[in-house]
Amino acid sequence: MAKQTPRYHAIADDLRNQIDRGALAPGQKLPTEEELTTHYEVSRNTVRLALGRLTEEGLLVSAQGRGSFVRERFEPAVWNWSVLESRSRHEANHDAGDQWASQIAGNGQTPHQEVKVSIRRPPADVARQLNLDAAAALTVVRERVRYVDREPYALADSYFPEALVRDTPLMLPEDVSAPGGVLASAGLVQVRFSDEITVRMPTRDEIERLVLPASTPVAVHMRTGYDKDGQPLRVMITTLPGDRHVIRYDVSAD
Amino acid sequence: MAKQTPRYHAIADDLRNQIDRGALAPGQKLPTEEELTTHYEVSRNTVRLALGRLTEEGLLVSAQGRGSFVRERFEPAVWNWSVLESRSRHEANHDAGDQWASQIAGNGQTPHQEVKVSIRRPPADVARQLNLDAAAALTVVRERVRYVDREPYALADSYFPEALVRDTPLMLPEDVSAPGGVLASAGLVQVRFSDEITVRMPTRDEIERLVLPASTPVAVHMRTGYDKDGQPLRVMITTLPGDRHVIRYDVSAD
DNA sequence: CCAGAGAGTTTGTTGGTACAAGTCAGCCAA
DNA sequence: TTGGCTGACTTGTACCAACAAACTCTCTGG
Repeated sequence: MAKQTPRYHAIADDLRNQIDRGALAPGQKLPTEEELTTHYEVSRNTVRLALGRLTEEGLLVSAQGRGSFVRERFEPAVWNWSVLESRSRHEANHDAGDQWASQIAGNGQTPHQEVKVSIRRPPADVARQLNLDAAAALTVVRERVRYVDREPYALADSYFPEALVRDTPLMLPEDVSAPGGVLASAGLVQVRFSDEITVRMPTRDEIERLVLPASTPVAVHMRTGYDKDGQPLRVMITTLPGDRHVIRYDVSAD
Repeated sequence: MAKQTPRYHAIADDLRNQIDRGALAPGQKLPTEEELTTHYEVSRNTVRLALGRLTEEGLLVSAQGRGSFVRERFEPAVWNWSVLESRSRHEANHDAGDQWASQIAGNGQTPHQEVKVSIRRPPADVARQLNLDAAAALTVVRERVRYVDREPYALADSYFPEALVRDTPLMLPEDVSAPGGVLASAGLVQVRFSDEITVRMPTRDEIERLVLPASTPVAVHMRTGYDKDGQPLRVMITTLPGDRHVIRYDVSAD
């Protein structure tokens, strides 16, 4: 009656306990697979299954030729999403312009982003949010990769209806930094947001662009902005690696 | 110069393409490992590595004795977190009481939750939010497992400072359903929330309680409620499986 | 007609081996 | 001293074999 749990589950549990207890500290090197085989008296195959399980749980990282290590977690950045861009103008109007960049800079870190602008048909979910015909309508897309201190931090893709932003600074490929945000530079005023946050595993593409460790989930934050008439102005889709982000909202009865 | 990519990567890529193209539809059974072995002319081990990779990405599920299947994604439930409990009283004052239960019921589904109430020392992060001394202070803890149509849906644990809710209905282990929410039943009024959302892989315990498929990340939603004097009243930690939830916020300039 | 045994199928677990491919320290030669 | 190289070490990939466990289906016996 004692044999239901596979050996590699038991080994994974044992190692997980050591990690939780702190007997194996973050950053510390684990015994080699060879040593674990003799310690637990199982085959290397079984050891690798146990290690794989812990890697899936995000507790380990391994490097060919060097060993396996207890994963180090870094302090996640907290970003308050309940602040309207139009409001933040007051604090951030001096130089940086971009709300994100100025908040990072104010934190003593160096922000940096690569921007790519293109015009193309929007994906189906974006088209729906913007009340556009996915098959016919065009959107101006600003794709950004955001870095903090040279480390990739998030992907932020914005979609604007092409008709709204034609011939505005928005279409310049530069890192637009107008006071009050890119939308204000196009003469558009957002008065309301609708945010939807989903959680999923990253695609292979996202893993590479964000240099994600194994089994790091991402939050996908989709913000749709509306003007005072309720017309959608833009959709911004931000992909946030789970190991380096906290999404914050403040809600109050006014 | 052609041999960098391991075989099992190539096999995984091929199968992933078939899934993306729709050649392998959701719910459809894959060829057996034996068949894949002969098709790709590799060992069963290598096939299993490829399948494991896709399982990690959340594209497959496998069942012993039956086969491997393209994972079916179910329609996630959208929950609007920007609504204050005190406000929602107007819509939900008739019978159900609990804001969550009434919203589910209004959606034509049957809500159900198991409640467990206990008194104990809070975890460190909760103590910090409540301005309590983690070593000394006590909290009343309401742990709930929420079900929709018999399917586990979320974990929701609430922590109240023991001094605030002593001798109130809150401490009853029943599924408290007072109009305006449990806090109102204790004479407490929340006027402000602070929410923090993090994303991570589930623990083994959460996997079992929520019956999570492999490689399903969770969103952890921590809501701290304050009264009009800025004193923290409670912390609610909700664990939301990524495959069945969309977190929504509406933000507007008042 | 139905329950249950049993055979067959399929994935899960565990053992083994061999070589490839990174990493690193130390040695040797210029 | 420095540069490069070798060799030891460690994880990654790939193969093979065998049995366990869970499921499906058929067929048989009551």
